[in-house]
Amino acid sequence: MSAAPGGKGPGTIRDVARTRTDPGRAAVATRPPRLIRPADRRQQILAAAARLFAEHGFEASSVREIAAAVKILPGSLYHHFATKEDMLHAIVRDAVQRFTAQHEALEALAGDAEYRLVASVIARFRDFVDNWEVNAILWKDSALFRTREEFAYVQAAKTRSFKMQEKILVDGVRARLFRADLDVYLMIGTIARLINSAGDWFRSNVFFHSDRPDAYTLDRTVAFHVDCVLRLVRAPERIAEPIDPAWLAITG
Amino acid sequence: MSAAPGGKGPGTIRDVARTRTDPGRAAVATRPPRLIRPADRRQQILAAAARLFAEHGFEASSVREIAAAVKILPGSLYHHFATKEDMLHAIVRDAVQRFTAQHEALEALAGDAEYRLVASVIARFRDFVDNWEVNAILWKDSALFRTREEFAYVQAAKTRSFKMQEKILVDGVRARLFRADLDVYLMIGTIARLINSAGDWFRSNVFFHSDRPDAYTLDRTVAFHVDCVLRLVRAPERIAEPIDPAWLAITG
DNA sequence: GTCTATACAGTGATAGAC
DNA sequence: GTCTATCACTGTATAGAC
Repeated sequence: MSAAPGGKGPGTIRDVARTRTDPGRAAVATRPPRLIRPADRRQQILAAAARLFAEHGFEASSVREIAAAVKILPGSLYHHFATKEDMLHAIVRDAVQRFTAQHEALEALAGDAEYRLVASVIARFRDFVDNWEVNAILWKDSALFRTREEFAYVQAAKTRSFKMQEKILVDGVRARLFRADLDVYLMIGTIARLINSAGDWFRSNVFFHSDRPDAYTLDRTVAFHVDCVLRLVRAPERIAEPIDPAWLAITG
Repeated sequence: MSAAPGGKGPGTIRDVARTRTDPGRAAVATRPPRLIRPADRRQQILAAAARLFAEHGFEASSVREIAAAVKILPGSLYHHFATKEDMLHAIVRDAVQRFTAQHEALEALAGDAEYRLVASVIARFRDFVDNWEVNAILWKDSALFRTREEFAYVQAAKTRSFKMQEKILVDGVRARLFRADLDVYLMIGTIARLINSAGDWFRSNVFFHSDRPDAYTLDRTVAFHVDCVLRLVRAPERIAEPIDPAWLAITG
């Protein structure tokens, strides 16, 4: 049986899944509150831009569309952002900060490799659903972030994520929780693609075909994918071991 | 042990993986051959368009770029195609025909559910790599094909693919080759996303991080993913069963 | 902070000469 | 079958009034 900590305190899956950043916190703290803060408008624009970028891609989205979405004229956008690309930077920087916070929470997590793997899968899936727009952008327009030097910090975050996953998988193999013949390199990518594409599917619940309108809840879908990942990595003799239900009950 | 047919004749994985369509065959057969057939120029344009659509998306690709790629002037493209969208239709119709041929070959395949599942995974992965451009388009611009009615035939092909996969998985569960608790609906999508995203990764061998420049051959990568899929679906007591190496030796 | 007005390059597509 | 020339429109971005 895979070992996990008590379930309370600062080292549980729950804490990782709840990891959030708090943008604009400093500004609010140092100034008296206003009825309409300027940051709101900016965030409103970013939200609209993120949605369009996620749905049509960055290149295919126009500033006219973004402006229309926030009921403003195109020219007025340039009071808030210098270029369209600056909007993309603002959007993905938020996400990169969130990823960093998640990584730190995961690395501080007590428990064995399997517990940490489950925690990372759940955190990743939930983040994808909670922040679908930016995750879809990073996922679908990944060529853009790979190619352009201005977005090197995105790749850096992905590398950190890779290293963390590598440590988890290697630890698991050493502890004989995971298969001895596990190809860690291929498996890290496979799990990442599995979770990302599943999160994307879950959000745009369309799938291949139109029939079968069943309601797959978030918890059920997360449990399914945790089960998938464990089947891929677990040592054969542990394949049928149940998963601690407490690990999955993190809907908050 | 999972049962498969002899290995020769018209019912092997090899035949499915080799499924191809032969566009322009009829035209060539009924006319005397020329030094430069008009179909060549058309195919040349389609190839360039497919590449650009795959790399930047349909919307973000311009007819000027396509024209430049085939060293022609933008206006001349409209002698071959009425609209940019017509080019996309020509590209995806080819792929849909190929999918249909693959489905028929798979449905005509002798052997049990596991053998057919392995065949479908291999065929799909290899098709994704062999015809990367159109598969990437269908994969990355999937929202376009889902939304627009003119592309309903693409969705129809995906539905046929879903039904076929459903039959394979249900057959496998009935035959007790696969897990009794298998969620067929979720698993079909999971396998499809796993293979598609893996094919995309394999082609643009970049991954998350820049280190580790190992050479993963096509055969090795296919074997890895076949193994993954079988781990996801197999009954627990069959999890460690070896895969017939002959099933994988289809590089032809 | 948003507006009006606009610059100017790029977009898909067309007409007719060669 | 390709070219030249051009259309109407949309693309990002800017300047200055309010």
